[in-house]
Amino acid sequence: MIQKTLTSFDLKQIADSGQCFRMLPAEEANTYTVISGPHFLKAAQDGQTVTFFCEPEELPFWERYFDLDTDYDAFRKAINPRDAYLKQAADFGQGVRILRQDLWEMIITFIISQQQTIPSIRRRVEDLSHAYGSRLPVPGTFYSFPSPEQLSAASLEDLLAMKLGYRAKYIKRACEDACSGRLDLSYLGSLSYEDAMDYLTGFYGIGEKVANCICLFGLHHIDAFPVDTWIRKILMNRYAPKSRLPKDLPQSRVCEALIQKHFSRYRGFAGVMQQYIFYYERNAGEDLHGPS
DNA sequence: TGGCAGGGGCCTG
DNA sequence: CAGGCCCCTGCC
Repeated sequence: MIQKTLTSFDLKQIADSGQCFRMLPAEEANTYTVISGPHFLKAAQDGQTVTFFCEPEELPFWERYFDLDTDYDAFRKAINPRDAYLKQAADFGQGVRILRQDLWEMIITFIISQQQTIPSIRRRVEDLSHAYGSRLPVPGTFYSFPSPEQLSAASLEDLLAMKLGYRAKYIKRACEDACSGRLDLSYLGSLSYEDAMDYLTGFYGIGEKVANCICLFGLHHIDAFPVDTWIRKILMNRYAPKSRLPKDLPQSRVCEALIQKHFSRYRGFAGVMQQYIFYYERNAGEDLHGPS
């Protein structure tokens, strides 16, 4: 067990931030279990004191996972003071970090995520881990996320039976591609953000949004800015100057323009801002919202 | 209770 | 660009 004093770090906020789906509350208060690939951690937080229940040799892995070397205060200080909404969102979620998660796990998880709710994504990921992952040698019943080889044991019918719907065929193909080497994870890991986007969107079932999530949470390209239905609504409601909107401009073009206008100043770390907004919108009570 | 809308979208025509 | 898609959940 190792204790550290951390700022801009909140286990609960991270668990509720919608970027990781295998970080769950433990029985003990203020305690969470986290599984990433084959790694397992139990961690507790009391104010700025965070306790890592793991062997010392595992600590570097989790320090990297939680991105502890990055200065999130600096990101928040870079926020445009005239952007009251973003400032409020960042203050609200100042314990959120962009995790360095397992690349393969992120690919499958965000393929699963399309047209699903967050609780539902959790269940699907957990079901896959129990069915095809490895039991972890820790107290309790925990399973690693299945490797490409392990997940390849699932037939299309198996995946359909696990309520993956039309995503089953995408997952099947991703397993085949990863095992054949056509989807080369270490090569993907060597690419720039732009090249990684091109590479990822070339695979079946991976579009721009999913690729951005993989870049942000699996490759730590923190410039990635995933635009989902929530972010799209926020952009339209909070950032679109309604008077100047051409009526027939496609919504995707409007979003592009709004991102360019309001978030290009955060080039290099715009994804952190996206995450503050996403967390705020999903977790702040109505009384904390600004004027609508 | 049943029907409908929508969910951290993507592929096909 | 429009339509369809698997299945679940929340809402009326």
